[in-house]
Amino acid sequence: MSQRVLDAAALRDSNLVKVYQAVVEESGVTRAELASRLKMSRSTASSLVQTLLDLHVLREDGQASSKGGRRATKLRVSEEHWYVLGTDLGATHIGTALMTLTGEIRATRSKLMDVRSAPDEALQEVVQQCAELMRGVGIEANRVIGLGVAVPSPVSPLRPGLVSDSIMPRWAELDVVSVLSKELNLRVILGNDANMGGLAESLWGIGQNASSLAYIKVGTGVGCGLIFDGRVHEGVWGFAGELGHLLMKDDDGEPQSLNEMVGKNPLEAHYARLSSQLGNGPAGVGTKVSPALLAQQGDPVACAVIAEAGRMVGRAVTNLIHLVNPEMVILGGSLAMAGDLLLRPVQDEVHRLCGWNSLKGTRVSLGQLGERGIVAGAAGAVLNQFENDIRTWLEPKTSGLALVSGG
Amino acid sequence: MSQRVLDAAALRDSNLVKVYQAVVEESGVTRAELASRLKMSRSTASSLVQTLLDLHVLREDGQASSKGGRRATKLRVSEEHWYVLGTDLGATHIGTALMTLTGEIRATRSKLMDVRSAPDEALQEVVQQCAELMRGVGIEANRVIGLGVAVPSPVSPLRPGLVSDSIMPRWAELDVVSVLSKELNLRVILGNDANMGGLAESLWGIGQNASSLAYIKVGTGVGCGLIFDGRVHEGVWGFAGELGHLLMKDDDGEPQSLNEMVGKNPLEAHYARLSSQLGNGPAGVGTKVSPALLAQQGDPVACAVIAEAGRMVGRAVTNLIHLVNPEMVILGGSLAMAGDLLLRPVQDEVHRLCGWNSLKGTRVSLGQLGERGIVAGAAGAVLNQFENDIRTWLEPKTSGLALVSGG
DNA sequence: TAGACTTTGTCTACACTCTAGACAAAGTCT
DNA sequence: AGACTTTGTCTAGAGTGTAGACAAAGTCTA
Repeated sequence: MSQRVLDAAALRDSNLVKVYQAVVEESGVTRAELASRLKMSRSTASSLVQTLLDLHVLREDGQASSKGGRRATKLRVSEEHWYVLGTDLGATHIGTALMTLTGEIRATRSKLMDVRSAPDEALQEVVQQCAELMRGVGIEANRVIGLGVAVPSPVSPLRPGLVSDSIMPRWAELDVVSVLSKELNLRVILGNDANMGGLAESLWGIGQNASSLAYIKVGTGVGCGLIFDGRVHEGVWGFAGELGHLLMKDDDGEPQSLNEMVGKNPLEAHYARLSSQLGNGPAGVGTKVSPALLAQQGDPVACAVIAEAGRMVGRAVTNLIHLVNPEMVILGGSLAMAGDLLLRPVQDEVHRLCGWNSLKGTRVSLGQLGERGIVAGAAGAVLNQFENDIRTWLEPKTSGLALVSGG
Repeated sequence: MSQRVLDAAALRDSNLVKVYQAVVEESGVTRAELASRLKMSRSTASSLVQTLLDLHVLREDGQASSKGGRRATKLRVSEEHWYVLGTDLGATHIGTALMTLTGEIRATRSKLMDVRSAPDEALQEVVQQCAELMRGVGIEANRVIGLGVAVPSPVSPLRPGLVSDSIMPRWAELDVVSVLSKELNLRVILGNDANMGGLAESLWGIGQNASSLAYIKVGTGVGCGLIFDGRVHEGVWGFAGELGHLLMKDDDGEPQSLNEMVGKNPLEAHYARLSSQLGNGPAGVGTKVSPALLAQQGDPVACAVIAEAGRMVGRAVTNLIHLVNPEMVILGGSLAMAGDLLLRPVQDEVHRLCGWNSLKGTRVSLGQLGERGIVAGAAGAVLNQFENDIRTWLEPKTSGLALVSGG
């Protein structure tokens, strides 16, 4: 439980991190501003900044305008030396992005494939996408600080390298982290996709200023990532945020889970049923086009289906708000493509059902990052750990891989 | 967001805390063991321990048996010098306890009164109970490190001194923390009662070894305290864990909250209804004795009522487990006096409804501390903050009060 | 019982960190 | 042009933890 005692070196490491984070928070600060904000002497600020410059995680960027004296040098996070990779290992596709320390995506790769039933090919594809991306920008593996992998399954902190066997049976006992880290000679972090989507919105999206948020991913199923103070809340076994299993209905007899009501399949079934009831087959019958898209094109049946789903999600979100009281709730996943058609019913239901007046004011918004959120978040999970121990992370440049817990 | 940089003094403070916590965790450790466990030199261990001895938070306690050489001196948290106070400001009574740093209650005071409608008298009663307790053991205020106050209302971290106006209207705008800290010349921490009950179970009760837990307080209403890694999760506005407002039923029309189903009043109403249906009036009709007590005495109607309540709580707990995935769930509050009669239905329902096999194994138990849990937890909230910054907390012995955020 | 060995706790020289204050460089303002 | 301000670096100094030596206090074996 209790950590080891700190020595002078650890003190410096911890201060390096604080300076780095301050620059992340406010790009373009000067050494003098850092000194006053972090309450240290100007000499220390200079010294810490110099170390970070030598590590190539910061760079100088021109002069600030004078405040009545010598002009200060502006500091930014460097986007040229270090990179990070993020992979979205979805049920039916694999996508990877190469990202700078500042969160900008420099290049991407993507491929459709049956991930669930072919673990080995899937991992090989991940390796190939990563290798291509690294070659594409002409950098070697030792300029990439790590790879984050998002999977549509809980990831237990107790087994940080493995996918849960209950949702992807053929992946059981396959240690994704150790396979990938060996093949790529990179540090690898595995995590749930909704958690990583939430992390991305918290780092670079609409949740940037929120101290806590819940990210709801409505797609094949319903997942949810909880971010408290910039860190993912995983739960003891990685099952936190399993919104899809919330029990909603009780028209006497068995409760029904949210997944069984607003998941991809039940939604399409609902759409088909409503359409046939109306007699004439509207646009999307049998075509298996997603209700979200049809709704956006104005299909009234699809709109009704989405609205009903929104109400259900809203009710689940109400429960979520009462239990964890996040500063904001963000909607993502494929159903969020319906935009306001989904958002409004959720908001209305939350406002209607919240038991405390204050809670009615919980901000509910659409995500800003769209499809890219997941890969970005996967990379962000690596950045998050990197930022907490920069020097150690960067030190063993040649020695290579390390075992890292899930994100 | 980013904290201030650490200097040498802060480093030492942080290490003092780690040594103290290590002794809390394992009473009777020796300097040498501390050195090896916290990975510091024996000289540092000695020096840090000496400082803590001088501060009277640790004491030496005899010799350990030899391991083949000189016998080591055992170290324990001191129970004689410093004390802490905890108050339970319930709806109908006020109770206060004086506690040692080790969590032992040395003396208590208690009084029935209408807290809700008489804020000023209530606070005066708190002051008096605290003063009596301090006099009773012959110690002055400067030997008490602080007072924790538990209230049956959310406490917002944004307004750490105030009770929520929505549940106790007459307490609105009354700054409990500043009033009490001025009158008593103590540091005061205000917090929700379920949060503090959970903290107590986590520190000294059945949740001691759990990394995260949810404490469910079933009494007048249903509240819930979430403890992650030994810290209370309050939510942005202090509303986290509002289990009582979870929406349960949906026999078409409006959802109904848990409070409306298993709170004190609905439960007694349910009991009365069932009793009159059965014709002959059983033991407790009209007497307003709690169903929990009647059930324990074997009243079959009361048992049925409790079982039904347990199933409802179980359903709410299932939702809770899916959302935050705690290591264990602890049942407390007056309804928990029914013991297994309440516990079993909760466990059964959780096992029946959890969507993931792993989650079915979430431990659900009764609290170990009973009624004392709340006052103990209130004091524990103070200890928690104290332990995070011992030297600073103890330093301004004479200067006195400080403003502290809610716990 | 004597002597070798082990463990504990303290002490001292040392390396490292941040700080305070001096200093020069670079700019503004009158 | 001169006074003033701001920035960044440098140096001496105080405080921290460390390594290794040392004495104290045990155990174990011959």
